[in-house]
Amino acid sequence: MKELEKFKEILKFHRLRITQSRLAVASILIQNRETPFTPEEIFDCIQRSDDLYCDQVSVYRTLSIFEDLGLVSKFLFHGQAARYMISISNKNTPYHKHYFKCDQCHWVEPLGDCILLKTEKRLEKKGYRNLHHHIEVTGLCPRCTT
Amino acid sequence: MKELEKFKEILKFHRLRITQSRLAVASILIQNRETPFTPEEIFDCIQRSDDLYCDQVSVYRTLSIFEDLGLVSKFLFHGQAARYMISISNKNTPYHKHYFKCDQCHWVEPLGDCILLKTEKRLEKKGYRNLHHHIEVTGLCPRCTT
DNA sequence: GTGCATGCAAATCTTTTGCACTCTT
DNA sequence: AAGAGTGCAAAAGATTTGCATGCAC
Repeated sequence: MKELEKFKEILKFHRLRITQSRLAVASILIQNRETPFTPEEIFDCIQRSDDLYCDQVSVYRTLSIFEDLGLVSKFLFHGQAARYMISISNKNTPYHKHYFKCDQCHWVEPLGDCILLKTEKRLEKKGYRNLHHHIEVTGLCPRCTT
Repeated sequence: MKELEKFKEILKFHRLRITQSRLAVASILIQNRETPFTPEEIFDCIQRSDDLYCDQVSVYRTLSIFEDLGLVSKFLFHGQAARYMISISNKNTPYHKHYFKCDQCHWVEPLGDCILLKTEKRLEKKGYRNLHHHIEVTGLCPRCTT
C-alpha cells in the first residue's frame, strides 16, 4: 500500500511522529478514497476495525494536521459536519482541487482542469494576495438520480 | 428603499407573514450588502438599533427562510459560523454567485461572469441532475495586505 | 378567530481545550 | 530521557427544537 508510505514519509519530513492514531485515520481515508467522510464516520470505521484504534478527539486532531500537510482536503457541505478526503492520488499525481459532490451519497468526482487561473492572475495584479480557491459543483450523481 | 419592498413582495408571494423579525433581519442585510454577516453579528446590529427587534433564535429561523427563498446566500468560512449576504441587487439584476472573500476582513467582491456553465452542461449530458455550483476565491484583499 | 411566527429555555451537534499519562524518537 | 501525542472529560460555539404565547392575516 503505497499511499500509507506517503503519509509516513510526509509526517517524518515534518518531524511529526508516526503513531497508531495517525496510521488509523490515514488507513480509513485511503480505503475510502472515493468518498469524503466526516470525523465521526472515520471514528466509527476505526471502531469497527479489529486492528485500528484511535480516540474520537484524536481523529479531529489528526485530520487537522493532515489538512495542514495537504494530505487531505476538507469539504463543507451546508448544515453538516465537515468531510475529509485523501488528496494524494495513488499515482502521486498532484491533487486536483475541483470536484462534483453528490448531495445524496456524498460521492465526489474530479471535474477536470482548473478554470480559475486567469481570474486569480487578474486579482493578483489588483493587489490581492494569498489567493486560494475552491470550486464546488453539487447535485445528484447518475446513481442517485431516480 | 426598494429592496425591503422586494423582501415583502416575495414573502407575500409565498404566503409567509411580514413580521417585525423578518423586517429587522432584512434591514440589516440590506444596510450591509457588501459584507456577509454571521447570525450573531446580525443579532448584535439589531440589538444596537433603536427601532429594530428580533430574538436571536428568530435570526436563525429567518435566515433559513430567506435562504430557501433565494433572498440571501450562505457563505461558509472554514472553522467559523456561517455568513449570510443579501442576494438581490438594488437594481434587481440577477444574483451573481461567484465572489472573492477576504480571509481577514470578510469583505466580499463579485468576480465576474460564471465560468462553470460549460462544465455543468457536460455533467448533465452524463446524467447528473439538480446541479448547483459554488465558487470561492479567498485570500487577502488589497486593504488587508500589509 | 386561526394558526403561523415568536421568545425563551433547553437540547443537540460539532469541534476545541486542559491536563495527566503514554509512547515515539 | 524528552516532549510530542493521546485519551478522557469537560468546555465552547453554533444551530436546532419544544412549547406556550403573541401577532399577522
